[in-house]
Amino acid sequence: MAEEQDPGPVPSAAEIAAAWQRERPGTPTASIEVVTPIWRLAKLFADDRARVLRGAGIDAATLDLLSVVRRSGPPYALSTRQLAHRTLVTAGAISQRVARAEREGLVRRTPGTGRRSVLVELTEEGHALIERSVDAVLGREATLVAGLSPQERTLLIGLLDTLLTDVRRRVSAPPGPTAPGSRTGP
Amino acid sequence: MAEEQDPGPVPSAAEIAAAWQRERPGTPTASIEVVTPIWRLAKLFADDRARVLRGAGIDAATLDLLSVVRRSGPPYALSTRQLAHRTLVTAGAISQRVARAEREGLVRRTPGTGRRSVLVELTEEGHALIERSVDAVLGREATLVAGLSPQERTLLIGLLDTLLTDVRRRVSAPPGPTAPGSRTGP
DNA sequence: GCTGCTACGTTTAGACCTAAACATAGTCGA
DNA sequence: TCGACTATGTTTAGGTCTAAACGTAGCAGC
Repeated sequence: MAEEQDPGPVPSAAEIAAAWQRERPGTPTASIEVVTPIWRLAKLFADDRARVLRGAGIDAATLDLLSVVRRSGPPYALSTRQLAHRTLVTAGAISQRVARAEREGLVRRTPGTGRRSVLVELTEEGHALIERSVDAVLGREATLVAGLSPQERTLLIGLLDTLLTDVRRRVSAPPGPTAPGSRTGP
Repeated sequence: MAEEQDPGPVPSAAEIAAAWQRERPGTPTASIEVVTPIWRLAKLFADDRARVLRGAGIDAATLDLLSVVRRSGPPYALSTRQLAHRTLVTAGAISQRVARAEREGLVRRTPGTGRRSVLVELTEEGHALIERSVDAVLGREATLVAGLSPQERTLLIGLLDTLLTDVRRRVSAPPGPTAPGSRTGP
């Protein structure tokens, strides 16, 4: 072996807050222990999902697209606008996602009835692919969160819901999509 | 006005799970109500932070970089390897982030003492910028999570920590960085 | 019938990231 | 000392996203 290898564990949220207090007493670190674990969990879930999907021949963006259409029920068709709204990305991103999925034969664009809107609808192949993928992804995620007891689970869901409602209300700016990537926080 | 405007609220995690059960009875939806709010909160926090930082003339990636170095304490210098480890991104991303920050005069690359490693250290200007930005970002985030009572806050932090530890243990694959973007889930 | 107005979808430019290929430099054993 | 190996950091290719500019298409008032 060469030399200094293991950089040790990634500092916990509590350690990050403590470091700021040590370096800059008075820094408002109250939010760190809430926000940081949420980011890290989101990243762990996203990374793990990407790994699971890689084997299934589909990526997370396409899974999102097909999922939303599939669970909207028959006739398995939504407008671009609805897709953008429900997947929390911009209309431009949807346009590109649909183009990719269309190129792979997973969806079909049809003119919306009487409107100028465009309906995105599942092809036979797209329907089959999402049917195959959903159970794999959700089953895997179920095992990831299986460590929580039923009580803990219920409690956590309630608290997350409270926080989500609250943050949504306080974020004045349009809830549209903005920042990419994952962050580790200050 | 033209026509159909408001596409309604984004479906809640509970509604998404219910939709799957309606469309595909037996789908393992147990994880949705835990994972989805975590992703949405992460996205809300990231978007809001991006907006706050836009006014401060710095982006989230650079804030991450400067923050990690700043809170490591004197002499405010870390190796590329440590930076990659602590910010949860690849070494290539760090290389690019450092290059950008260096171009803006916020950091300086110096050869590590006796090692072949490269130390990234804050310049006067970088130090001043992070000093100005941290309070703004953390202060803003403190108000976002201020809706939780002290009891709720403590409870939530504990549950998130439990879940994080648990998920980390179950994710067998290397915890390295992989998936970009934010997802809304199946 | 025109003329603005608004909503919607697509296209383009630019930003950032991952993965993988490279380039280097210490380390260790024969 | 030589050579394989390992750790580090940088570069490059490719991908996805946002933001903003465009292009249309219905609608409303005159």
